[in-house]
Amino acid sequence: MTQTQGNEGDGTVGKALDVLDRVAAFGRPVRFVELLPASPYPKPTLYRLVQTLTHQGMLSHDAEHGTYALGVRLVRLAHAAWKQSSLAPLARPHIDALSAEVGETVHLAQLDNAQVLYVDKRNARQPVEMFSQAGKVGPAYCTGVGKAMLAFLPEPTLARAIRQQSFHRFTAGTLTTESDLRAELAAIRARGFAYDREEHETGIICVAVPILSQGGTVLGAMSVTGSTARTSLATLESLVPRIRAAAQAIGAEADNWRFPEEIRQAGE
Amino acid sequence: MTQTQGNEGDGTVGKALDVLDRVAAFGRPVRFVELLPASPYPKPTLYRLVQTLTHQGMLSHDAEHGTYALGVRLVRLAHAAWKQSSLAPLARPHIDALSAEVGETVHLAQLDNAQVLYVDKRNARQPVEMFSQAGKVGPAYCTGVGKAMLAFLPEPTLARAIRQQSFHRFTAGTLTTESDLRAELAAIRARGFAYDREEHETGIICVAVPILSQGGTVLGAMSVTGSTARTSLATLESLVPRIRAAAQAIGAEADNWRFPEEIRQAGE
DNA sequence: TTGCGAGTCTCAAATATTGAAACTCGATTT
DNA sequence: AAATCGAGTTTCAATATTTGAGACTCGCAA
Repeated sequence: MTQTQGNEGDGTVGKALDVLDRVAAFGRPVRFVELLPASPYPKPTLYRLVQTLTHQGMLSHDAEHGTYALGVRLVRLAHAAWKQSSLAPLARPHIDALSAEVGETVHLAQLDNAQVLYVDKRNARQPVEMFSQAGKVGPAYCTGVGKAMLAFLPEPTLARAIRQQSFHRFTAGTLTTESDLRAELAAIRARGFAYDREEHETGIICVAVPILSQGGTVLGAMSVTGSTARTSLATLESLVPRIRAAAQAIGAEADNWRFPEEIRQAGE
Repeated sequence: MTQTQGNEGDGTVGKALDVLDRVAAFGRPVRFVELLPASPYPKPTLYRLVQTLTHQGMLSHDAEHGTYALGVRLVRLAHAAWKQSSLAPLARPHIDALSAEVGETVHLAQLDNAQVLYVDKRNARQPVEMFSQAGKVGPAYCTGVGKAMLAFLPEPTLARAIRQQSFHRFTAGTLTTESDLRAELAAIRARGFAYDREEHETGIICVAVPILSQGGTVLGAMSVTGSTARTSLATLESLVPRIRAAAQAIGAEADNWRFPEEIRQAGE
């Protein structure tokens, strides 16, 4: 309910991407007329945007039902995005190892627009469901990974991020004010890792550590999650050194990673 | 090497998406100057496109290295795309069951721009690697799923699709001419399923069936793959009835699926 | 200091986008 | 059968945006 407003600026491209988001928000194939009232654009404008996007393969048009859905080109692009832009491919071996060792669910997340974006997940017991999990977004203020990342943001960025939180109360433990959150973030900063004490979902707890670059920039966060039925915060906390080691390894690798090309400067 | 040419028409949006593709093609964070010679746009134009895309979260800019990479917004969008536009979520239970039963790798693919786009994959033995596999594209004329889909395309669409094939010879068995391919497609149509006799990769064989809607439209294809070392075409062929059953179930579901909304017409 | 390359900005000309209104066309409704 | 309606599509002049040659600003190197 926080994503129904228009998008600011950026000409046609911005509008086109905005349309893409709106189609995505429906979560199902959508008719032109349904899209129309949901968007701030006049009929012909929306019509042409949709046409262009369809022509470009970003939307697909089902002529039989007259509906539009997100196109396969997105899936292709996202495959590339996941491989190159996210920490996931780099972090994967570490996450595998970690989840195998601790036998609990491990999440890898990044910050996207003040929200938590899960980019990878490893479930020690059953086979992974990657695509269906990666790409999911969640609130930053009431998840372990979210708070771990927020805590290490520089102040101006943090302020902006906090302004974008909606502070919905999910459980009794959810932090719902900026000052509560800021106090919690200070504690996390001091402690070096974050807890989730059933703040987002009752019965679900986790510990999360930030993944920082050499320079201290927040790259992402990693968490180990459990249910109160099977484990406790104290148990999870005992895993923190192990998680932190993985996070540090990932952070270090991320620093080197960027330029496999820089080596060939002298050569070719 | 077939994707370096410019994109036709569609104004700014087309160009912006084209830039996105080019960044994706690099497969790594890329500098502005590297992008410039790789694109047909003059410097300021490319500059603004990149700026816009960055501002929109489709690209991310690493200020430290001055590089651009595909942004996380793509991953988010793709999650939605995968869930809504592809057969994958709908087909998943069937694929799970199938792969568990036959104990071989199962692929689910759709046609994207005359290419095969793998949207899901199930590997019976080891844990799946979804995101890293889904989103991958491959040639249509020399894969089981590709041929299975081509065979059931209406003629005008097929003609267009064939024109877009590059007919590169991967192995001794690869079909490299339109007439060879058309003969094979006729056989597939008669038989109801396709073989891959090591046409794409030596040692890899598969059987594939199309997934058709009630109306006979090609929705996708499904294959069971094995290696010549461990299995034979005859063995795989014995699985065809089972695979076909799954494909038909998926096709039937896909027909119902589109309008969960149509029911509420009378109500609200 | 000078030179160079990457990245950024400027501005008039060229072009694309805009949206009110009008038009198809098929499916109801009268 | 005629009239109505709504979805989808097209038109066109006014308007806003995009364009790209060139010029500028850095920072770094000779």
